[in-house]
Amino acid sequence: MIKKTTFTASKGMTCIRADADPVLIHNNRARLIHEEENLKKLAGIFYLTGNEVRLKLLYLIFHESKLCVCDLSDILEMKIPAISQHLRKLKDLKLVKTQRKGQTIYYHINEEYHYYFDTFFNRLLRYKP
Amino acid sequence: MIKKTTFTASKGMTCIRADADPVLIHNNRARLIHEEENLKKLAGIFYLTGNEVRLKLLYLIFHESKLCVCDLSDILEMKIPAISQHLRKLKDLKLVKTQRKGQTIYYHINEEYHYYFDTFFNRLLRYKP
DNA sequence: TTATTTGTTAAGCAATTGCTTAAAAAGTGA
DNA sequence: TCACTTTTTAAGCAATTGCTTAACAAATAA
Repeated sequence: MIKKTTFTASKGMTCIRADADPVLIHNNRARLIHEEENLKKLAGIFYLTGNEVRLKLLYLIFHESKLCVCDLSDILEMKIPAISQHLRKLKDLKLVKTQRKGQTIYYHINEEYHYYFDTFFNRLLRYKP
Repeated sequence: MIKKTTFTASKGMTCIRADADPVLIHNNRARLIHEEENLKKLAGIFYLTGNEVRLKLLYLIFHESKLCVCDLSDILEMKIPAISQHLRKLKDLKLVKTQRKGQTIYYHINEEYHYYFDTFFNRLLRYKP
């Protein structure tokens, strides 16, 4: 039985049910701690791809190999700064990389993340249960 | 060449570069329109999993088959209402389902989405490039 | 130089998020 | 009935988001 007094450090524990399984609680806490960094990283990727505009940007860049800000702005019919700010977030997390050619800056998928986007766009996008 | 006057409907087109490929723009717009619904759905899932607390909730529920709000609150050391409100969002998008047993409400993964979470937690979570 | 084009950055903002506390709902059991 | 437990919901809020416009930076070319 888990009582309030058992874990005083956590303020939120108000449940005092008799059938709570302390081993289950403990094991799952350990599981979370063990995967903490991996979960953080995955959540970070999902956070970025959880925005429809950014997911479309990645989808387009993934399929065209490389696209410039202007192209993306034209395709999505959104203003350049809006696109640029989304791309910066993707670049901050290293999901994409850039290559300048004259005035034009081309964005492409960071090869390290190709596996993720292949999973997203080829394995999940059209999946029907 | 794409000029401002070519697509007056979109205010954001300020690029007038000579080497723009109108076919590329057109094809990718078509591609987006074709996958619009799938992309929206995927972005919706990613939006929810892009929050660290919600991703952990799903991770825990996925591995334990079913957990009640109290368990999750204990494991994550967060207050019940915070957990409950996250779970509601997951339930709104049907990523999870509930089953009441007395006072206790157990959450489990919606079988329709098992493929997604298997992909997330078994294929992507520990992936290193 | 000067003008032009592409892209980034900054500032401002309405809208949204995720927590908090308190109240309410729903079930259990004396 | 009443008290108690679990969960949901509501209201309030500080913080964050994603757009806008304007300014700035960098490369190109006259």
